[in-house]
Amino acid sequence: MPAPSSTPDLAAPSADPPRRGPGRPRAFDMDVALDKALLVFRERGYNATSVSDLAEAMGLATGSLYKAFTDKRGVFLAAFAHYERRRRAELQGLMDPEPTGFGKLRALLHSYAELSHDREGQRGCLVTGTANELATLDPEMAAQVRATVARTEAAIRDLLRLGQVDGTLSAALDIDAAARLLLSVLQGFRVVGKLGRARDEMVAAADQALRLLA
Amino acid sequence: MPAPSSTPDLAAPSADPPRRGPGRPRAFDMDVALDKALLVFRERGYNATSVSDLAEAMGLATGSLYKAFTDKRGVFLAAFAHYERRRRAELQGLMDPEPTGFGKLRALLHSYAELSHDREGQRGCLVTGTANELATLDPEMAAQVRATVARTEAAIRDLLRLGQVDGTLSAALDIDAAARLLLSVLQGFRVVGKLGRARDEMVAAADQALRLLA
DNA sequence: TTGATTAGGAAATGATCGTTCCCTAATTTC
DNA sequence: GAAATTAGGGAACGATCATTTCCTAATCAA
Repeated sequence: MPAPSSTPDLAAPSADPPRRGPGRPRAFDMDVALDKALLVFRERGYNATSVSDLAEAMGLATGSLYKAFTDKRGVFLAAFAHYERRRRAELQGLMDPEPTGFGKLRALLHSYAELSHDREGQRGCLVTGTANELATLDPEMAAQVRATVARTEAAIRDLLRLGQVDGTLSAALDIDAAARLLLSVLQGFRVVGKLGRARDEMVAAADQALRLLA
Repeated sequence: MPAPSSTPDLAAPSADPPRRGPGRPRAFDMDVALDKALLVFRERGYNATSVSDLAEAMGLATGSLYKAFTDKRGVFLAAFAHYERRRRAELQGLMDPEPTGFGKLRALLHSYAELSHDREGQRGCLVTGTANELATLDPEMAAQVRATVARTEAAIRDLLRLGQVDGTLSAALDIDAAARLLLSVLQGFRVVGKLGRARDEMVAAADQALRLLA
């Protein structure tokens, strides 16, 4: 059981300029290290990942790891923030070029379908996995997941509204209910993808959803 | 419907008559014990559940637990089979009285919505949770989950076909894709329910899905 | 009644876990 | 330069984990 330590402030690796204070400079690239940690956490989940697993994957000694992240939990929280940042940017990049609500929704569903098949699908989603594994065990991590999921749900609502205004999505949709339903579809894709589906299967499911909503 | 599933050997507690062999008879009720184990595994997942957690919840000493189940893994596999048996019977009871494909589908979606809110939702689903936690780590457990999910998916296909025949579901549905989509919705409900949604929210999402499919 | 057999349970075991210690290395500040 | 400060890393520590051992209790077959 994880001790309820407060969130470390280490979650701004790539944002601000590389101002350097006193002391020996960090020898590893934080973004690269978090990418490695991310993979381990996605594949094994939080509890099945040992600090040795992390240290090995990140190329750090355990001592250095604790110096940089205070905790196993600290590594996880940093990796989670890193994952959400990356994923949000990726989705934004896919949806922004689409002018219509339907187009944005298609980009969203297809992106999840693409992440939910074969090897990448089996690697899983850190948000989905954490919701399942830690929602009832770690209130602070649960709050993180809830916030992330709430943002996604709100984005889907915006997108549905846009689609109704531009006429590319059915006017009969109950926005709130449909957004929650679509959120469930996305999370469900990630769960089903964990079991190893083919690309065609997932894309066809996404396309079926799109046909129902147009 | 696939009639006799090939359940593992440890999983026949309540099926056959209580034939008693030699030796001291078991002092605890297997079904009750597995119900308790189930709750712990659903709330904590496999890895975060210790054998002490199980022993305490089931009212057994660790030695007795190992005598009866050989392993922590053995307890889990038995609990998993127990869960699937219970859940399948429950769903059958809800769907059988419904004459139409739409009615059966409504019963299915509503049942998942009812399991995915508030406290019960936070307890989570053993199938969903295991898919997330163990699909990439334990091939045998992964096979169990895959088999369970495949049965559910096949049942959904049957139900969609029935609905198309009796005219209560849209004839435009691609059965395979729609079944996979609905499977994802069910799994997604369980994930979203882990984060603690209200009953109304989940039922409204289910009803929105039903409206799209009619 | 006796022997075989199985269940119940407390205590011990060895491994692994997360974490800390402590020393060395590299940098900024003065 | 020296002092202060931070990073890197290997070894050690206590706790907890899954599992085994060993003894007692209860049943069946004879």
